[in-house]
Amino acid sequence: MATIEDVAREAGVSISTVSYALSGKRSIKETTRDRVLEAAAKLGYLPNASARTLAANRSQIFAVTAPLHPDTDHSAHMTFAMEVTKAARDLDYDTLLLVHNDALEGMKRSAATSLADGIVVLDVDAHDPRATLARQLACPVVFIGIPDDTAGLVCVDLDFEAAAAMAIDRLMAAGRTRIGLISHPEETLQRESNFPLRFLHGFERRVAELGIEHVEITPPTHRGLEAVEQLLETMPDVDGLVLNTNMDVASSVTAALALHGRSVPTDVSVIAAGVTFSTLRFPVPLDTIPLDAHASCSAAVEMLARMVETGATLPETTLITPAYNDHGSVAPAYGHATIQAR
Amino acid sequence: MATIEDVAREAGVSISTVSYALSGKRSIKETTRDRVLEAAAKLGYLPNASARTLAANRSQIFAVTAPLHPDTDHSAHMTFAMEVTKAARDLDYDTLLLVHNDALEGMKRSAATSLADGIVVLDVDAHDPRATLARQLACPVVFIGIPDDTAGLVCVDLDFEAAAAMAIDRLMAAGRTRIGLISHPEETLQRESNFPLRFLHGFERRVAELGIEHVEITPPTHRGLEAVEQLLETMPDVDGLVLNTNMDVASSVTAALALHGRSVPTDVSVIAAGVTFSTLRFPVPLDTIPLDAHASCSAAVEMLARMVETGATLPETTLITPAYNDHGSVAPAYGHATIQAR
DNA sequence: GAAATTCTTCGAAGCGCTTCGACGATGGAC
DNA sequence: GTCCATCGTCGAAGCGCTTCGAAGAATTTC
Repeated sequence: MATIEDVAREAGVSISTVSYALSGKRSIKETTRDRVLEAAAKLGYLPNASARTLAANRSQIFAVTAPLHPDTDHSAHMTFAMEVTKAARDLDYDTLLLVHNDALEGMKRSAATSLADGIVVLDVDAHDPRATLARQLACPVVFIGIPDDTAGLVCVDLDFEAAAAMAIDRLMAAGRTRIGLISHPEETLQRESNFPLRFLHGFERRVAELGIEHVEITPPTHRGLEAVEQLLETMPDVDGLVLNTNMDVASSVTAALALHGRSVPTDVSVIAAGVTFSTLRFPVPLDTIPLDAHASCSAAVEMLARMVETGATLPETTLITPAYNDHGSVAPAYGHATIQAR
Repeated sequence: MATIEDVAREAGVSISTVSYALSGKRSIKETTRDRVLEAAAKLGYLPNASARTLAANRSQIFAVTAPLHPDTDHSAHMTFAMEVTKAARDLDYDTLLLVHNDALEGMKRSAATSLADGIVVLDVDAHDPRATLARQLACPVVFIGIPDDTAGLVCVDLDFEAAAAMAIDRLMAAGRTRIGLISHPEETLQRESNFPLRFLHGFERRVAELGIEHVEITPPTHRGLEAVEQLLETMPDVDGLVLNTNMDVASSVTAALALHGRSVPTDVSVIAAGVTFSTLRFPVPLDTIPLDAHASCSAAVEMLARMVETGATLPETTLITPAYNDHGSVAPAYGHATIQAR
């Protein structure tokens, strides 16, 4: 491992000149800089991480706490962890993985030892103990997800309320006026993250604003068939359906509707909103308003970097504007002229 | 952040005494040590990571390269990453996550900057470029998985050949003498990791040793039904079946057999071997010889720590002895007295 | 009781880097 | 030609820790 001293000797300059030439923090004559760069390249020099950290008081490392509950969706989880890591690399940070049973300890440790410059919190619960800890830590923390009490925290998440409204507006635009919502089971609603509730509120507010006929189903289980049957019982003439469910439910909804003589998108138009999975491999792909890991993670990491580098104090909550992916599961109602030009 | 100097002052001793009292690398009078420990606890002292790293030339960090191919099983992947992290924490190491497009660069960087003390390589391909790189790096590297050329590397994996033999022996012990193997599709066999091939070899060797009637199916697709049909065509009277497949195939095999009038375990006894998934939620749970992430990762991390700490040179390949999980999918053949006492 | 050991503790030298202050050189202003 | 700014570079002081060598105290040995 070449050191900065080797580079200085090779280039015939002092150590500090090498440092400034490489960091650009002071102006160095161009010919000198070139000589330094050349020497560094020749020796394959990379600055020692700990020495740099010690001197600059910055580790270029973010810690990521990714708890793994028994019912965690590993796939979604991995996606978020990876997206955080990628986004961090883009800003020249590495990511340290903190596992569940070590989450609190890990956060304290990485902050107290200056191991990490900042912390990203994934899979946030309504009453997340990591929120309490974050308030005490001197180290910047960003939450991907929103706990009940956001006081003093910095949180990023999809704007679930806007996503719900967007789903309704799309169905409306297609002339769908009797709209159903299949949400998460009651138990999921209570426990954990509050995003299903935020989605629900958004849905209710929008239907109220527009005065739309609607019905909400919070099925007893994670099974699509039962949810659909419950829906059709309550509202037999439903013609628009919003899904804020897991993948199992969403993937079976089309078949369940078919069993009862309804086809997608003609009889019932369907949108899956606030979901992490892709519907492209479904028998009938569904339009989605995705919970986009990339968007959330990039935003969160960028904010964290800003906090670390500028000491900025950021707003408590940042909501990400939802996007719409059209896969053909929404069609104009019979006799309805679509608003959009084709 | 309290420093070691604060602790020294608080305890009324010198800095080096604090260091030795905390590390135990030299004997310190008990009363003095107690005073130091007390002072450290009172101040909530934790040694600064980079200072410690710089001085001791050891970061207590392992890098983990976890590539994410389009066809990667996220779930299995996350499990391995998490298990590595847990095992590392048990030995007082943290883990840095290196993502795919940054794998080679990341390995170089974490080695060259002394960011990491060692590297764990996950999801190893037959011709993995990371193997080539590992040979050039001064930094210890352990592979979880086995590339074609293991020269100069340290690799850990399940003993797939032994797993295949174990499956056959179990079926034999139950009086099953006409044994089928459903393996991975041909294309998977060629590409990627060589474990399906190792499994195949183990299978072939064992059936040859025992002179058993057998048939091997490498289905054209990842579909259970077709594989079973191909199997029954070749060997209509099959009474023992070994699966070295993905979860989709394994979960549908029982139903496919039923379609052709065979029941599990009576007509055909089935074992899923070298698999990462659980069969407990299958309609009929299957006996498994698991590819145990925990076992592989602990072994790998322990070896890596040993290499880092003692500079030991370890054997190229470490094979993990397979274990057997009985879930009732193997039953004695009609008229066959089981060997084991019950 | 002096010499030889052993036990405890301390001081200081780094580890490799960043960064501040300073110094000589260069050039423009007058 | 002198005075000031500016530019380009250097030296040195840390950052907080580990660890080596050594010094003094305590204990043992004969």
